[in-house]
Amino acid sequence: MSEILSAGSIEGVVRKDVPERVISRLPIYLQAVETIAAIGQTTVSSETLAAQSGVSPAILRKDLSQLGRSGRRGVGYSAQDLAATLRSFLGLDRAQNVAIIGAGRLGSALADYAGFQRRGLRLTAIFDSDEGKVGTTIGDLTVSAIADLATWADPIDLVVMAVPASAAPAAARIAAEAGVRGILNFAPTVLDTPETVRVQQVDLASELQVLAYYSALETATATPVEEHSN
Amino acid sequence: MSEILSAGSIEGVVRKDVPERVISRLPIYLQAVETIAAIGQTTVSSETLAAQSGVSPAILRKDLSQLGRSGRRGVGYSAQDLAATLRSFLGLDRAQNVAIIGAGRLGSALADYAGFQRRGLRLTAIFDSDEGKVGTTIGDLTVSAIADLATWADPIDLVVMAVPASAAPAAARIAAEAGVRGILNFAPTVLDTPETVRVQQVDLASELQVLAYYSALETATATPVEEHSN
DNA sequence: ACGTGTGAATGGATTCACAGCC
DNA sequence: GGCTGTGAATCCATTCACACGT
Repeated sequence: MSEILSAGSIEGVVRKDVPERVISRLPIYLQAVETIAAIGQTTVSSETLAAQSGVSPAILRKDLSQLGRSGRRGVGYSAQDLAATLRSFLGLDRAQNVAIIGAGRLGSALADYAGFQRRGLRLTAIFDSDEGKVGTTIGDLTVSAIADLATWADPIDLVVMAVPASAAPAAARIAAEAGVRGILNFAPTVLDTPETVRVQQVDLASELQVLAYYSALETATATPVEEHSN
Repeated sequence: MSEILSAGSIEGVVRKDVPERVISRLPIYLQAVETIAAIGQTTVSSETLAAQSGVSPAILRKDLSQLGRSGRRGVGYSAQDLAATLRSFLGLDRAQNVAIIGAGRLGSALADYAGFQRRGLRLTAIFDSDEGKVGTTIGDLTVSAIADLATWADPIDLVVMAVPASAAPAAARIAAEAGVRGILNFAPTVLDTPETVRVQQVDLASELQVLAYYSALETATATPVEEHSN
């Protein structure tokens, strides 16, 4: 039934309708296969790669089969080819321009942190609304006024939002108007943006609270009765 | 299969077997209902709360019904009661002790960032393996040697791991041995820990790469042939 | 013989729609 | 009349198991 539903073809890679769940695992596979390639391994089996990625071999094969066939039966996947396919599929072969909004402690930390460049992303600007911070430098970037984002010369694809919750909606609106395509939001606020802008939420407290639940759960169950676990 | 999945009762709140998906949404509801309560609203409907949380009303009702009934038909949910129920269910009524491992830029930023205290979490320690950093202060905490974690007096429930990928596995092992129950891992590495330690992964690059996919997808479908903008 | 690719089967999660209570 | 709580239906995701290429 599912023929090709939506198809933009871009540099030879056909993008079918792939569920978000699958997409969100691809960067992990990419990370894993890159480390494997770095060790000098030329091929890798679904079993090994799945273990490195923390998923089951079956789901890894099913996921990868959706990007067009990339493995060889009886052999495995070519590490080089698979990495290239994943990068291409994720749209990383021409580096995405990333800007950070918020030059506070978190923003500056994120600017350093993570091999942006090594992972197909190019950090091109940092913005802040605080006049005092504009003009200071972080790494090799100069902080710009957030108002300048609207008329920024080099088009910005993605934004990392590292501002307080109160400032986030306004910043998001400016970003959306500037044609930004995605926002990674560290502020604990649901941003409502136009359809064209995708928002990915990262909330430190929420994630810790999930862990807190399991922590408290274990404490509670550990005490009462012995549990015949396997 | 396993029938007694888990049933620890803790301060009156019965913890049934609730799927992880549901658990991961509860902190968002909590955040939303707290802001609503802060404005002085005393009750809230599933429709409003769902909109604030970015989910459908149906799923919100189903989620909340799993914590025992807490809403009134024809009226909605009491903001105060619901917040209390959620906090209790998540194990936040006695604050969880949180430690940060890694006193680099990210670690120090995270130490400031987020109203830990206000959200049921108590940041009690920061560790680093760098001798040079031990003894320095961040906020009102003094950085300790990571070796001290093993014999730390005040038991630590959760750890935020803000170290380079190469240092993460060793740090995780120390944390696990110290009886830590959960790790929020900012390093792009799959940590394999004993059953007792839950790991939640936060990978900046992966999340951006997911956004990159949709960014490139839009670009491809929106401008089929022409590619040079600006 | 090995390991991918994939239909079929299973298992969950979300949505629907309405009964039941305020 | 309004809004929750919840079975039933639908939709989606994962696992199984094996045919097929190398």
